[in-house]
Amino acid sequence: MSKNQIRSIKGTQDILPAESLKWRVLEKKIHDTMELFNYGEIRTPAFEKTELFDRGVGLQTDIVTKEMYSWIDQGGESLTLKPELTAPVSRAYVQHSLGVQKPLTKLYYIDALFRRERPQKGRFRQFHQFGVEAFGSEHPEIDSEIISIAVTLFKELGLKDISLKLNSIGSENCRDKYKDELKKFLKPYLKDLSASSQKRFETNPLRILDTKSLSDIEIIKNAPTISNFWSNEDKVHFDELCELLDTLKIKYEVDSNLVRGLDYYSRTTFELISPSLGAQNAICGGGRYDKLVEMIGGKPTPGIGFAAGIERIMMTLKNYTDKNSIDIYVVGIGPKVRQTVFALADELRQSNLSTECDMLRRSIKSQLRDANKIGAKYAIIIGDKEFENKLVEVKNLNNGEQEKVAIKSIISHMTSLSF
RNA sequence: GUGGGUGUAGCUCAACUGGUUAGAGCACCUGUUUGUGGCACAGGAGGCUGUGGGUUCAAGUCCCAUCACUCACCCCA
Repeated sequence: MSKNQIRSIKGTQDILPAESLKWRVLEKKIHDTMELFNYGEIRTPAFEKTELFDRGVGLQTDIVTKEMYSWIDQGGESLTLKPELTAPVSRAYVQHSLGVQKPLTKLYYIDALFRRERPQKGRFRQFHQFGVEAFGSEHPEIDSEIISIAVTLFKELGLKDISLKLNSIGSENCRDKYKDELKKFLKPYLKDLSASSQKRFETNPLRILDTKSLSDIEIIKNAPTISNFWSNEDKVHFDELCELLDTLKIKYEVDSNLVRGLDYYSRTTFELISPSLGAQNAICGGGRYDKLVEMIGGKPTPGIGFAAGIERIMMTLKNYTDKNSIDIYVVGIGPKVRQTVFALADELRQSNLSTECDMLRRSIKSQLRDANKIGAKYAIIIGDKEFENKLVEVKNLNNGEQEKVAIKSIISHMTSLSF
């Protein structure tokens, strides 16, 4: 490694051809699934006004306080590379008045996001999410559809050992009441809590429920449960959602400690967990955000969605071993036939046959070796002899059989073969 | 931001307690067949041992720093 070599930014990665094939398989599955559920794809800009995230995600969240790539542009405006997509998608929903055209708007995206965190397994500074957002319904039917999409997709992908955790953090005012009660309960234990939980006691007490400290977990066991603070409507909403999931035969585990980190969540929260991912085992997380649209200046509109980490999904998928193969390799021998080789390769491609030929002026042997290596099914060999006689050699590289074909009928001959 | 682990060829890894010219497999290139791939065999190319200091007669090996990668914490997908 030379010392003046320029390397990629920490936490970013190049997706090389061997790997990108796998990405395309996944992306296609996603597009197909979303078509089944009748969601439209949305693509938003890579950067937004910083204010969108301040208001949408929440000023005291980790994302906004320490993870955003922000800068002041030449016009004096603070801009930010998007660290999540619910806020930008909601912004687009409001900006284009999508809610006016339809009572229910169903959107999805596959996109790159940026967060300045220390990379580790399943965590990157530029990473990708597949996400779904539905605006306009507060009813549990849409909650169950959203969850069903995630479950369906992961089933499609053949992922096993994925478990669904479900909770409701209630609507806003009951959550405030719960927060107070939780703090009241925790106060006597405050000095026994882990350092990070002590900090969260002030900033975001709900997150203490999510702690990994074993001693904290002991204390929390006896803490009040949020379900006791639900309003009657919250309870009905949650119960109906559970019934719908039962109808769809979707298995879930109610986890009253499942609290999502971003400010905009209310009521339903859920997470899909894969045990094979190490510490970052959440493959998909989502929930309801009934206040978000008005927080960013739209008319009050309920919404729900999820985001799934593409890289994390990718890690749980088996590697695809299919090496890409091509149909034909045109082998040329000597300088006289170079133009013929190029013209023929071009015609074959126009006939929709994937074709390769030598660019390095290599020997016939090297060219055939290369043809074999890249998995060509046929080789067409043209040398001086063939050039003179207007006959080319067509070699089947699977069985080694070789035949002479008149050059003027080579295209129709090749297109008639089965690949 | 904090802590642990690891840095030797493109990749995966060797090199006994410091000791001559740092090796192997895979991959790559060329030949064995001067116009025919795979298999086999033969050969070749490819390294400032991450970088910079230090200890020593002698450092890939020990010490310090630094950078990178990696795992974990915080938090999240």
